[in-house]
Amino acid sequence: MSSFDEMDAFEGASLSSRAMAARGTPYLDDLNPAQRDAVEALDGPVLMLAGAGTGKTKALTSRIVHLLNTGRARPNEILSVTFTNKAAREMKSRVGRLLGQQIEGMPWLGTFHSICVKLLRRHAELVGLKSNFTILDTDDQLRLLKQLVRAAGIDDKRWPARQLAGVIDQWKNRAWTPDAVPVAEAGAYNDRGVEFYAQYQARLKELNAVDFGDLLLHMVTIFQTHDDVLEQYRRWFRYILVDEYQDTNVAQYMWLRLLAGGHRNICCVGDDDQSIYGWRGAEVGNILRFEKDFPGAKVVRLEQNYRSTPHILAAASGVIRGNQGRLGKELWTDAQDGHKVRLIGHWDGEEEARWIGEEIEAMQGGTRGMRPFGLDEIAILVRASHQMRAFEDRFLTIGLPYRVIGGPRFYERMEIRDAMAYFRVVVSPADDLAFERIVNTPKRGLGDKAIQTIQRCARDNGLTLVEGARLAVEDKLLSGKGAAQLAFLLENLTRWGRMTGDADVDHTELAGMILDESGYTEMWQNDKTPEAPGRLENLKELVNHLEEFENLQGFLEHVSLVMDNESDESGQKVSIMTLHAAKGLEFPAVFLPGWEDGLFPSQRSMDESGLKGVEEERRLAYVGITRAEECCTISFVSNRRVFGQWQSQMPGRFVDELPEEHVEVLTPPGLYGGGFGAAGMGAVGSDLHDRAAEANVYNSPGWRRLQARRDQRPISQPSETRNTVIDLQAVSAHTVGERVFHQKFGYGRIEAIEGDKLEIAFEKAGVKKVVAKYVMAADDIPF
DNA sequence: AGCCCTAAGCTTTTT
DNA sequence: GCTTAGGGCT
Repeated sequence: MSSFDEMDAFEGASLSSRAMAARGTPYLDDLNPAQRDAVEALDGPVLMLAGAGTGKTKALTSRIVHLLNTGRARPNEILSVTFTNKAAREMKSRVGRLLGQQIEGMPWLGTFHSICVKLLRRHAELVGLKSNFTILDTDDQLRLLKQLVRAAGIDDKRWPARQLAGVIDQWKNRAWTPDAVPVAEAGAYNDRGVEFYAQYQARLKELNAVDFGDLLLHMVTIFQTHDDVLEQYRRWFRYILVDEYQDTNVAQYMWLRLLAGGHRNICCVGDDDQSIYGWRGAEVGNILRFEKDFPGAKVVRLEQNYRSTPHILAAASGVIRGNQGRLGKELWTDAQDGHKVRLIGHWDGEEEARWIGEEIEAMQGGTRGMRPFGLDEIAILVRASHQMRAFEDRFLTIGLPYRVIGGPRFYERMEIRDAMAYFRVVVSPADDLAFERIVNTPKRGLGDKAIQTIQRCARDNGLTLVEGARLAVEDKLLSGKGAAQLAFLLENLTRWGRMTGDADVDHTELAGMILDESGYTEMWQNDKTPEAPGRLENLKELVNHLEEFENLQGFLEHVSLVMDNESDESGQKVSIMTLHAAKGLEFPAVFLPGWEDGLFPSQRSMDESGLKGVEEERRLAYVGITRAEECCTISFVSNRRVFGQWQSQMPGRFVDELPEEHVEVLTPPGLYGGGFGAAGMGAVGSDLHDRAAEANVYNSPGWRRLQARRDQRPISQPSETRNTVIDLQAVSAHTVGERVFHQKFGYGRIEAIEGDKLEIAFEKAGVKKVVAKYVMAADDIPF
């Protein structure tokens, strides 16, 4: 199947290198000396240290074009790896633009994982798999592990499968197969980690499945044990380029080193100061030791920044200077002037959100000597996603348009995974995990007992679950409604399976048919929860996506790796996202809220990884500041609710590390004239760099008394908005059926009340869940 | 088999 | 404080 189509890429070069060489090199004139240096050093190992905003992608894509242009390689002989599909897409389109033509043949420009899938499908048998193996996502992985753990009679309450999954992941990140896990790790998961790891791998092989980590691990194993295969690819991939090298884990690093081992034509681009994925196995060490691994490597530093103003760069540099063991880079810019980084403290998270909301509204018209900013030029970058809610709540009330970037991905949604499971079982009836997922979805009267019977039946006879289920039906091991429905499902599965091979049946139609005839669509149509319409919408979208693929198999192969959540909603909106999600992006104005000890830097990071953890957090701070082009506003609060408990917060250490001369301390207008806030603000305004003084304020008896009082009832700062809302709420407790008004969604009728959340059918905006205090009875509207 | 209640947990996230 | 998963109950 398609694994062989893919290999065509090896054969036909779609672009004649001679034709390319005939053209000039205008793309080189566009580069600064450092970039040009990096682009022109085509042979041998090159490490490109590219600071934030220094034109890294430009250099990388120019390098590809230069390789083609000088005739050193054909498009299909260049291996370029990225971490995300988005980055891969971006590179592809930029290479195309530089060449001035669409290139069909850059088959090896992609993510580590997508490239490994291609390779592994070709060589699957070398690790005991068939080339049509399925790729499990983390959910499948977890369910599988849970089964193993329970089968071993282990209390999965005390030893959560989740923890085991984490351990195995880390081992795979380090390219350790079960027999290669070092003795020092033997204590993992109650001394039985290695044992379960081995079992898990065996089970995956039985299922003809791999998890994400396996894609890399298996390829490393194959390269290590089959010289002929490795040699073949060393010849094919004449030049290797790696983006975001600081994010590679050990397995990826070994994979690269094996492939580059012959010709050593490898160019790694990265920034040690932007390594923020250590917690999921990335090794900054990989970039720090590049010169040792590739002696004679040329190291090029891109330090001229085209993004930010001098103050912003200086602030970022000031913070990152606190890290040990950097490769050392100092960003500079030709840009003049600009605003200092702004720093402001607030009473609590809500106050912070309110201030930022007001500031954004003011910024649209131009404020504090700055130019007007459009909403889509503004981003709020948070450390942890739970910080987002305060902003969403606030922006919803004041009607400020925003978009949240990140969040649950399309293919992680329940309905999408269910639908995919149906497709999986139809395409490969041996997919036990998928069958398990859908056998009783929608409800077919098959409970735990029935499923156990099927499993026993399958295991005892060495059958797959589908076959086992069929046997169980034939042998009348199941009774009543469940048995009849199961028989019907099995019949359907067989029928649909036949249709996948039928050229007359369009696969898009087939997909729709599967969802309809299985009763899955109906299940959501009958569902009265407010999410149901959205889920049906998603299912429709899924089926639409199918059109882009040849058949169901093709779709399933790609979807787990490639389908992402690009929301195409456009328009003027403020972006809200995590700092991690912001890497690689830039915005004219950036807000960085929540710079408090324990939140940012995160307590857990410091507890688990000590100094290393703090350093990674510091890099995150660096990433955050360097996202800003013109205006960067950092804030922290005195009080924050952490897991429901009110806690007094100290400004995080990175606040102190901001170089004073590049910072302007703002005081929110009209607040803190006195009262509780004044203590906190005093510390901020006057003694920013004197932690002792701050500590005194926060530890004073008065402060602690205040804390004690606040624990009973959080004190709200008086504010006009809030008073209005509270008053209205006092006079109108809501009732179902009541006609109400919401500032953003307009008029609607209350459908249901759940605690302080109301489900409202709005006349224009549809059914939404809204917090009660943002809604007023239509009759009470004061105008 | 389905509903309700309690308990635990709880960054960051790609593939 | 909020969500979610699993156990226990009907």
